[in-house]
Amino acid sequence: MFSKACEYGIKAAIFIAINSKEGKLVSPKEISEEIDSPQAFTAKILQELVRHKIVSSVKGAYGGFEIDKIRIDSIKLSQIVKAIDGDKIYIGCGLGLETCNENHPCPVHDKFKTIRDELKYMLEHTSLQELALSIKAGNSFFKV
Amino acid sequence: MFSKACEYGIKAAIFIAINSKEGKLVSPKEISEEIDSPQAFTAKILQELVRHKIVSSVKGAYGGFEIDKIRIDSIKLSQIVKAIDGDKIYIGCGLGLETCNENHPCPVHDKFKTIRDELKYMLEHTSLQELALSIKAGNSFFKV
DNA sequence: TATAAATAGGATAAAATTATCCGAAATAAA
DNA sequence: TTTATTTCGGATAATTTTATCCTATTTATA
Repeated sequence: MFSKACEYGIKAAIFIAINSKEGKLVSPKEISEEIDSPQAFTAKILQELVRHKIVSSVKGAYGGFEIDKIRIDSIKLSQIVKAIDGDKIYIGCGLGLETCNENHPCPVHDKFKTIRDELKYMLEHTSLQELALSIKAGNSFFKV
Repeated sequence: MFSKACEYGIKAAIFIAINSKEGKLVSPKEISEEIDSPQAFTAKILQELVRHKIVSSVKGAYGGFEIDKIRIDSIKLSQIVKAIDGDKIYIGCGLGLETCNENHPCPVHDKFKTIRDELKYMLEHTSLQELALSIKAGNSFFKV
């Protein structure tokens, strides 16, 4: 569904959110250990999230990554997906046709439209806050 | 959503179905011109569909690809997707976790489950017949 | 101010996906 | 039986994605 980079990005953002709620900065090392991802690659993705102002970085000694507590509830999965994979997954044609649209649909256009719209709605209405809380409450997990 | 190979595979299968309804064999050349895909790559994908017994090939002079008329209605998109991309798109975890399941869910498990299930249902209930007819009726298109 | 710790970013490598090329095998028709 | 046509399949190349490595830059603290 999403690229590896995007999967890592989502997981990283959730983990940063959890820690930021406790006022704690986290490093790429801590993040990649927690979400089981390659460290250097994860660091690149974090830079991308910083560039898109989804997470913020504190450079230098005792630095790390964090997310402004006040914004954790307003950051939606859609922002992360869009930052890393773009929005083609819930905008583009199911068969990859540039020319496909409502008035000139591909054979699967209507079939996919419903699903893509739901995916879009879900991503736009799922916040880091919600996901961070489910982990903290022990209702969901990153690893075994 | 799907790989390029899978997009080509779906388009090719629809085009073959349309022609098979008229008892006509089609070549990789005709197919790739119609669906706007690289010919040699498309040929590889056709071989894969043949191996999975979704389309059948007639070798030698005056040969080509076809789909048994009687089966066009029973072949669903899910079979094509599964043959080319596998079923991870509507089975696997949204965050790529091997350990994710109903009893040990990842943070987005429930959110994705609904969508994946719908995608699965749609793919399993959309037949080549339906898609071929919509093209023949001029209600959908491959190209401009 | 010097040092250590941390992110930023460029260069490069590995792996997967997408794409091309060419000869072998099959087969219908001349 | 020969020829022309067509799929099959292996080898290879190009591109994209994933991943690693190394150095520069930043910055808190000693």
